Amino acid sequence: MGRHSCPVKQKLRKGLWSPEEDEKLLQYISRFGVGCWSSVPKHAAGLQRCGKSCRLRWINYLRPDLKRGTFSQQEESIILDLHQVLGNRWAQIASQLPGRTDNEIKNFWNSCLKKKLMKQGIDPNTHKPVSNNACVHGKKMENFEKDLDFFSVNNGGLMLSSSSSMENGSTRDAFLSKSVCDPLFLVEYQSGIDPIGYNSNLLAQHHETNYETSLPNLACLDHQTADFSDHSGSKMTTNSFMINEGRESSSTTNSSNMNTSLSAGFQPMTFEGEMFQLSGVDVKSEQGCVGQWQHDMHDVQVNNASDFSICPMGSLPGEYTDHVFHHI
DNA sequence: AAAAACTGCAACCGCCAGATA
DNA sequence: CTATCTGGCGGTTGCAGTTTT
Repeated sequence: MGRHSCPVKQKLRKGLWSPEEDEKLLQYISRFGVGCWSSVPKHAAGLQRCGKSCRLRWINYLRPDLKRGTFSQQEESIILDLHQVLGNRWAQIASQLPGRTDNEIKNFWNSCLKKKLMKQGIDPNTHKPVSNNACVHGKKMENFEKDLDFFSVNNGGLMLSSSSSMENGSTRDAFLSKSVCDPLFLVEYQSGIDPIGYNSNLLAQHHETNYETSLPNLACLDHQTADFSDHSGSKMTTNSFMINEGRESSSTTNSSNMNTSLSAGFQPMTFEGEMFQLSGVDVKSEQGCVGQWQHDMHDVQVNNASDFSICPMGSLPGEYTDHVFHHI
């Protein structure tokens, strides 16, 4: 029995919630707000449910911002992409899909997407063709990091890009395998969580309007180190960065979740299109705007930039300074 | 028409980590 | 430092509705 099981002192109901119970919980929440679930049974008159059950009911059903209904094609592909990187981290996946709960996504995955992939001969755990799985496991973490040439941010989802050292697919395999198996994988995807349980990052916001122009979730690369290479595959050892998570500054909108700046000490460099597929993003240094990513743009040259930020297009220089890339 | 099998989904269980006493 | 509480998470279960036999 887990420590967190519902207490049995009081006779508490289990099973499906009745409309009356929903009403009582809603009344409680409208009066006391969300939080301190353990006190709900005390304060919500006549509601004989444990706090944990109340929390779940609120998050999965009563919350006003839930979308419900069938998943769109777009949502489906987001889930597939994210699952490829994150594995069964449903809460983190849900944080990228506004209005969807982890439970909902988990159910959708287990009842639908998993079968779909298997039908296509793809292993739902590795996202690889079923016959190709054997070599993946057992590759050491150090090797991944060594071999990991760069990340690609594509449609808001983290992807590995192909490069010379990935030609045989081993690094990618290892990466994907690791992401599924290791709960402390080097990429932390989530950038922030709002008080009602999921974040309000840019992907979420732009998703509703124009997915193609959403900013990459660079915040997800926080506290991690990665080696980058140029497009030809030769290693650019001077271009390794520590990418730190930023915090939303009070003067900016939610989009500051995505602010990123790179700090001193690296050579002028080119970000290849396959590395970051960004759009609607300005690249600013202290000198002002030094570049701009547009949809399908392949190269952005950043010259003499000792410090620059990746910001929403049209924002002011220096407005976004939250995320700092440290050259190692 | 009835029983069996299947499916989707809401809810529960047990573990973990962080906060607090 | 330890014990306890609490929120959060992923895995699993069980029920109700639907489809198939």
